[in-house]
Amino acid sequence: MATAQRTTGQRPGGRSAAVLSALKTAVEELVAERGSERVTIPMVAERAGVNPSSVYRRWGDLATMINDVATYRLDPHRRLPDSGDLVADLTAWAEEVQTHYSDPTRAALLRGGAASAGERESDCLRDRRAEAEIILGNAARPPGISVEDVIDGVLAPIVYRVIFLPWTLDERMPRTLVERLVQAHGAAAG
Amino acid sequence: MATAQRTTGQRPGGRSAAVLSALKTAVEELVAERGSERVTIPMVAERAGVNPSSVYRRWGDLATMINDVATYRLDPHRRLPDSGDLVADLTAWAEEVQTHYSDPTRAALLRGGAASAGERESDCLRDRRAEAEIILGNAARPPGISVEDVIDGVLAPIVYRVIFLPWTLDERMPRTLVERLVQAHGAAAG
DNA sequence: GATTTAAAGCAAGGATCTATGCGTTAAGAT
DNA sequence: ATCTTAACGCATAGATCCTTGCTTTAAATC
Repeated sequence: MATAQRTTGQRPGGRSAAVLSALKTAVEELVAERGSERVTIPMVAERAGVNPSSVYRRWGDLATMINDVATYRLDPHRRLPDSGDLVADLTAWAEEVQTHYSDPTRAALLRGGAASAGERESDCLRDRRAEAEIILGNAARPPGISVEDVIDGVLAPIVYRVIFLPWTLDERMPRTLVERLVQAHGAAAG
Repeated sequence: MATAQRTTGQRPGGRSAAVLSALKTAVEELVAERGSERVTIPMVAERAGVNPSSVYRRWGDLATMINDVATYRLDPHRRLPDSGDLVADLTAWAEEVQTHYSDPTRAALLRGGAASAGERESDCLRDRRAEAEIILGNAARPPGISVEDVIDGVLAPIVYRVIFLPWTLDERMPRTLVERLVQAHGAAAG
């Protein structure tokens, strides 16, 4: 019996959980309303009905907080599409991701995450990459498409538009992107 | 002779130009050093040797300032590749863009621009889109590739990596992306 | 060179924001 | 039920930050 992970005295239950939840909601709303650059910790605390000092102690600064909220928003433990058909699975996943970030609140959050990205420890999209990896792994015979290819060909265009051109998002895009990804590789590999 | 655009008394020369230049440099340095979220106007002003009130009057807030600096960094009047070969031109352009944003300073600036994007008036990459449009226009017989295709297939992956995964940038990527773009469309169009 | 006037500098105020010590609450353990 | 203490709330002090009226500098024009 290895010592449990529990460090003898966390306190994630009841009140703390409620505070955390209220803060996350407040961050999302305010970032969506004003943009990540015009939000302050006292603002978030007030909207959440929480004392600012709790925020300062938990996160230290707003960038850390926003990045934290942005990272764990799409439940990392949800079931991923796994029909056996790689194209169908990738398309379903891409549609799910695009739908998620089509919400202005989440788009704003992603922009906030982008602002503090650039270091290995703060990539709020790392879960998306892990998901792409799993879906590719589920494919019976991987057709020479790497995770990087999926990122470049599918995730990147969606994220680019979400951040810079959200009004150009089109629900048929995920399908088109996946088809092109497969086509480009099919043409190359024969 | 229609009345000149000049509104009788701008003052862009000499001192003002020097102040502007110093401020831009200061913004770039500080954003690269600390990230856009941890930079303040007084900081920028001090580094530039300029009075903070000048900054407040000119831009109002930091987000506007960063976005402004981020937008006009790659000279919009430079000569674009125009060899007659679309693939070569797109590749040269993509390499130029990637090289530009490979500089950590400019990457940080782009992240700052991303933070305040999402509205039509604040897309610091609009010049890149215009460039893609010109290059496509130069092609003798456009092979059914639209500007959106270039954005999705070439610019988006580069920008995605610059923002979130700068250490994965690879100098051969621009060429690969352009080749795949053409392949995907070639396969579809026959 | 003299005139006009954008734009920059200066300075002080009021308004946040950040940080911390201390008492209170309630989650987790016995 | 009781105990322990992590996490929260409160209050305050100190450090920015934003704004604005006034003065000074120097670019553009005559």
